[in-house]
Amino acid sequence: MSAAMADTPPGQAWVLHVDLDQFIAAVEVLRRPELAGLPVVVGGRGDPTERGVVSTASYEAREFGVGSGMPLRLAARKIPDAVFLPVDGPAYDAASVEVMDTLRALEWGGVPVVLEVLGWDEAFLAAGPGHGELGDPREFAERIRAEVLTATGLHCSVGIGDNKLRAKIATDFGKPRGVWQLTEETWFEVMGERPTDALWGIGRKTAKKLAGLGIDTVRQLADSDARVLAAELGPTMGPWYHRLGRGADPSPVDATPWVPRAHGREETYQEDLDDWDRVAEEVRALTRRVLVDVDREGRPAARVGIKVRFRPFITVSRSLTLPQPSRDPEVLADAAVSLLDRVERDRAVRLLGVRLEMTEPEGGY
DNA sequence: TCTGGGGTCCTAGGACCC
DNA sequence: TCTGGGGTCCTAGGACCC
Repeated sequence: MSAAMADTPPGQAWVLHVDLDQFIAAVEVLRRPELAGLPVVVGGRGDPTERGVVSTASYEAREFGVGSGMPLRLAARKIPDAVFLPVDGPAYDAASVEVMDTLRALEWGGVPVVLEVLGWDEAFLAAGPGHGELGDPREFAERIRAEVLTATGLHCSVGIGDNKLRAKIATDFGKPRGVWQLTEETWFEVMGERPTDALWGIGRKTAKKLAGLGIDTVRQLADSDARVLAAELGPTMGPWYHRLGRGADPSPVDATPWVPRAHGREETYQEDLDDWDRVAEEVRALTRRVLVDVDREGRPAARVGIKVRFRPFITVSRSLTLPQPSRDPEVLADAAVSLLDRVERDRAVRLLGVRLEMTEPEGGY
């Protein structure tokens, strides 16, 4: 048995994926119970006349065709009397900590679970090493749903798989407030005829490229020639897409705390900027804001990048490696501003971004 | 309809070195 | 005069996810 051929993680018979239902909207309803049952749209600064997009819509709002990523102005046209709320990151951070602490405290088979946090509202979970009898994973999944609800007042869905990929995809079938199981035995029955972009990691662009190769469904992807995919889509991505088609994923659930590689700040301006002195000022301000996060990590920045978006969709990025890693606000701001010299200045700026990549931690990632 | 903001990882091509 | 082959680092940009 070679590692390259493994479809499942060694030593983890079951992988569970926990995903909070409409997390951001649910947190808002939790602290404003009077909003229960109403169409709630969270996004931007909560003003649907501004530039901004929907972060999360409640299920009541989704009934009207409003969803994540939609411009707030369009959402307001679809549901003029929806409740629009600003994004409140700290509130979601706090709720997320509660959820993850609840999950981390669970035992399965007599030992603590292994928990891999994926973001605010998602986590993978597996039985810890040395566990005893696990029983029916569906029963454990229902226990998870009950415990999270009791501890936090939030509903979640749980996907069960024989690896992370299948557990993650299973969750979508269980939503909302449900449990779904997807394994090697049922993979093609459930996923075989679905489009390739139903897979986690294949988006619109890759689906289109695959369609150009005559690959439209998950089953066709699984049956395709891995060498052709490697030639067309790259030596790493090609074979990886081929594995996705089979539902294979040997990566284990890993509780190692996340070490950020980089931090960035972006801002879309309500009015486009055409004064380049002002643009330089904004780049300095953004750099100072990113530096707060970098300082918290305790590692200096090794690279500096900027992103400039013009109207409507032209985005350019520029970056440089610093001669010496640095946390000096002046040094970093000067470096970021210097990158503006490499950008054509013949249009008004709609969005600016500054990104600081940190040095590798001791011992690597 | 008109497109946020936080991230990660991969690829291609050029520069440079031996 | 015309020119290998391997390696690393840097930069720009693409794609994807939540």
